[in-house]
Amino acid sequence: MGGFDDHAAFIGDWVPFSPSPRAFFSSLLVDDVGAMPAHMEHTNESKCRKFVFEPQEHITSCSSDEKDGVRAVEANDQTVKLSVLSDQKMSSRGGLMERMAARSGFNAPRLNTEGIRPAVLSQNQEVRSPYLTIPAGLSPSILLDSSVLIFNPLFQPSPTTGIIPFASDDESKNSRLMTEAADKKEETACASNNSSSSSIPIIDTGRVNPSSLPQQFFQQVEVSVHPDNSLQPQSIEATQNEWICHETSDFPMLCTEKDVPASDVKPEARTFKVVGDITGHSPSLDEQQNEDTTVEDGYNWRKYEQKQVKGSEYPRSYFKCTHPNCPVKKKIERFHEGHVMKIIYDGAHNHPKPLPKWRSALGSSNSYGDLQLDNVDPSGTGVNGELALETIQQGLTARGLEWRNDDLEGNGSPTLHANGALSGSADAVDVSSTFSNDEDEDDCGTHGSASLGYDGGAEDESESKRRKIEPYATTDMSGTSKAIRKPRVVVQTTSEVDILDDGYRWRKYGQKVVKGNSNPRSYYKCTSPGCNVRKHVERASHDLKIVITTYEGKHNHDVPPARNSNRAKSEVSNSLSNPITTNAQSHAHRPEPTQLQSITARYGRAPSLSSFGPTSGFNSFGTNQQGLAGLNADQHKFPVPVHPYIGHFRPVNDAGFMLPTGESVSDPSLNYSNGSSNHE
DNA sequence: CGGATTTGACCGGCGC
DNA sequence: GCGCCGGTCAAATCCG
Repeated sequence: MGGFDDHAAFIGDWVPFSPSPRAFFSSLLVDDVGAMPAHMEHTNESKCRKFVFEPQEHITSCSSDEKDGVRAVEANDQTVKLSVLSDQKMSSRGGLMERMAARSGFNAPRLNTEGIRPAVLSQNQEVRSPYLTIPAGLSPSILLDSSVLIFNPLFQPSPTTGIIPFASDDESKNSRLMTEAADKKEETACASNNSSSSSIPIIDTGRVNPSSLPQQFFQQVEVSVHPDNSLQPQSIEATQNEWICHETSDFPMLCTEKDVPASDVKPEARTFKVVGDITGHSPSLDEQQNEDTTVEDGYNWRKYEQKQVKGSEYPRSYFKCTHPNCPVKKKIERFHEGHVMKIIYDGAHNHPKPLPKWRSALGSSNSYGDLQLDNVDPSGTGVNGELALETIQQGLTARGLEWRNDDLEGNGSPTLHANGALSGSADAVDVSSTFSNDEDEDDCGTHGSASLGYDGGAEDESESKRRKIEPYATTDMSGTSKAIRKPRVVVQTTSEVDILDDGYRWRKYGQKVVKGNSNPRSYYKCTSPGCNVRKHVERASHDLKIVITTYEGKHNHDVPPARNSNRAKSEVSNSLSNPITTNAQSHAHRPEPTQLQSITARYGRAPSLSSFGPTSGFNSFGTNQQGLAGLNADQHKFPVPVHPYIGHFRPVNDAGFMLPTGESVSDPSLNYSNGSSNHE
């Protein structure tokens, strides 16, 4: 390791915290990783980086240059002090409607209710206009002339429970859209359906003449109810496909119809959205999760996904109808500080609604937190002149969308109701204490199960597929049956940029926030044809300076020539000429820590080496194998400080990669690649 | 305009 | 059986 320190000293000057694992990785990935030293560890602490060979191999490289190391750390600290969630927070605010509109794919003109919004509300940025979106076919006039009214008081959930009681009066035959809060701790209020404070949000469609509704009426219904207070403005905006209703304090409901060319209407798109806010209570993540699972609409759903989506600090849950071959799905999303819950139904049930569930739920403790459309006149004839939203959907039935429950419910009451309980129940999922068997945990080198031995096969298969396709690969591991993973090389390094240039070109194909780490994980594939090596990169949750890169697979090709040679050269030159200055410049060019974090977080592009200009390389330096072993003149690489560790093994991979042996890392010929930029 | 990225949605294994 | 969750797909979007 002596050589290592020498190199490290060099690295310290200009690449204080991110020696490129390029050659190192390449060697690992291209060659038999098993040839790697099983364990190498440095005692220097200031600039240690770990190369973790999942599971048991754990390599830590450190710079011997404490001074530089400190500098590096200091520099990094600026980056470290990031507000991980700041961007998400910010993104979750403002323009909610716009975002939703954008997401919904329409630009419906909206009534500006700001002017009529009570001052108190105006001051509350958190308060957004609730809206009701009803599919095409229902004209504003119909709504206005009908009893499709959302009275403010009725939309007001209980101030204490946030519950909007469900009045299941079959007599009224009114379709109702209800939202109930789901604070199970305050169930007593749940039973209250007549309390003025716990009102029922109702969409009374009783006066709508179904005959006036176009066949393609229900493509989308999206209703949001804001619980904050009864003064919550609401109005409706209608489009060819949907209506958005905004309730205002002055008008029961204002509706506008989106001007959408009929040609734009896609009858196939059958989405029924119900957005109902439940309560002003901001549910915890646990609550949401629990809540999502408690949503009840009469059908049986299987939750198959829960994901954080852009613009929302709350996860969106995806459900599929459990009925065989039923294509219906629904999404439950909470946003705006959890004050609003949106339920989006997509598709048409091709089966009768299971009888008991929603019924029982309705009358039971499950009653709270319901979002419901009730008492629909399934006949569509509008008994009592009422038109339930459900009925409206009958127009879609002919096209395969069935929202009819008449066959199921004698009185045709059913419908859409979702227990959007904001339950703070004890059933809440503990999201903080549970870790999956995610490799990231292994990444830490604390444990592991797979050897580095290369299986050499199936790397083109996803892990899940491998588990499925290669059952034989499943072995008993510590008593538990666990599939053998594709060999992985986990590299933990310190860098301000997420992507470490390892000489290969990568294409990002996914990004996701995984449990236990608020920092998103980015997934990359090697862009070389036929090469199925993948890697994922993420920042350590406990230390934002740390970038954890996990490689999986084996390259079947050489390191591609680097691109952007001219610029890279220039950058290299600059960087080398005055590392410190460059460093400073780098910061000048770099996004602010928060920016960086924001960028690396879900919503922005990951900072790229190239995007950082001249300083790019300093965070992520790489040495392409050829550069190390034979140099590629086309590649512009820094006279890179090859990670000392690299010099300790000289694996020659199948693809012909040669890893550095004893050559000096400071050899100018060891170019620093400014990065493939593919993934950057 | 083509390639890269973003990001919502889906798949399927795993654990309870 | 169900929910969780990592991984992946792919359409939309971005960007050079």
